[in-house]
Amino acid sequence: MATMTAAQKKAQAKVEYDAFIAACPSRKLLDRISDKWVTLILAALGSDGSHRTGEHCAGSPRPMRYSELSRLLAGVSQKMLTQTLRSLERDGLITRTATPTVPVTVTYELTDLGLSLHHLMRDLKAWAEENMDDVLTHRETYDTSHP
Amino acid sequence: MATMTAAQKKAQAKVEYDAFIAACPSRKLLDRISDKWVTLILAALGSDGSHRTGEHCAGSPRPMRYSELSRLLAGVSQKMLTQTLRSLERDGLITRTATPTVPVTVTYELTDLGLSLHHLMRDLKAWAEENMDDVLTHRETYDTSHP
DNA sequence: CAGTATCCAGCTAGATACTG
DNA sequence: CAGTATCTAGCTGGATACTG
Repeated sequence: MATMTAAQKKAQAKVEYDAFIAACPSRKLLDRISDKWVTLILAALGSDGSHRTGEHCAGSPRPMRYSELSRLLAGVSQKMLTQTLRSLERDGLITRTATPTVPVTVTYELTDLGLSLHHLMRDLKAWAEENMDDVLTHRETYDTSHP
Repeated sequence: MATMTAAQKKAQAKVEYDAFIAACPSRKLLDRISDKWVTLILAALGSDGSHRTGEHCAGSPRPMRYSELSRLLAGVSQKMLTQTLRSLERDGLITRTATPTVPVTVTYELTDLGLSLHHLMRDLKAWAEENMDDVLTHRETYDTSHP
């Protein structure tokens, strides 16, 4: 058969894609996922509502509603939230489920693929929070010593 | 003494910063590090020249020259490379060393702080490369089923 | 070699208004 | 509730030219 299984394709990927090369599609993918809202949405999905106490609940990601996300990601515009959710859905990282209640209920949930990226994003978000002071200190030092 | 040690500050950070909050400085930091060139530069520093075979050499990051970086990160403009390197230096993630040879030799090297982020970035780049095919397949499916 | 400086096209993302 | 649609200010980043 000419068709390859997903597993076979994936096995090839490791040697074929290199994000250091400008023309490589993985470079575009890296650019996509290197995005503030992607990071925050993926970090949010999979946490429970009280994210401060839910640092280690990544094992069972909970679906979240549109409005929940928009509340949790303070400051996100409707446009960016919807846009980012669409692109994540298109890329197979999350699923969108619309329940025909009145009014309609829409939930977003991580796929397995999304979950694998979720872990990286959570680490990234945690890194930013944990090292904020260090970075701030370095900036002060740099700024005072550079006329 | 009124001054806090860096360790004390860091201990506080865990509870004080939350990137889900728009006004939190860690949100800005997350936005900074969620950048294509930051990801690629940090992924590059710490690898050896033949990055394809150097997947597990993160233990001893090797300094790299400006020209090396610009060659490795195919397609980066001088402006973006310099700009990104400056911001990484300012944030204390890399150090810049100018050796007064003729012509001048400049090397960039990860700091300990930078190294900790390097590991995350390497994983992110690897994720993009490994799951490229999966994502591509999902996109095709999505596009054909969405008129 | 390793930058700096300048210009500008184009994309991003926020604000705003409207809807099934 | 969960979007869609439109407009636009302004920031990003690429191209280009010049330098210690």
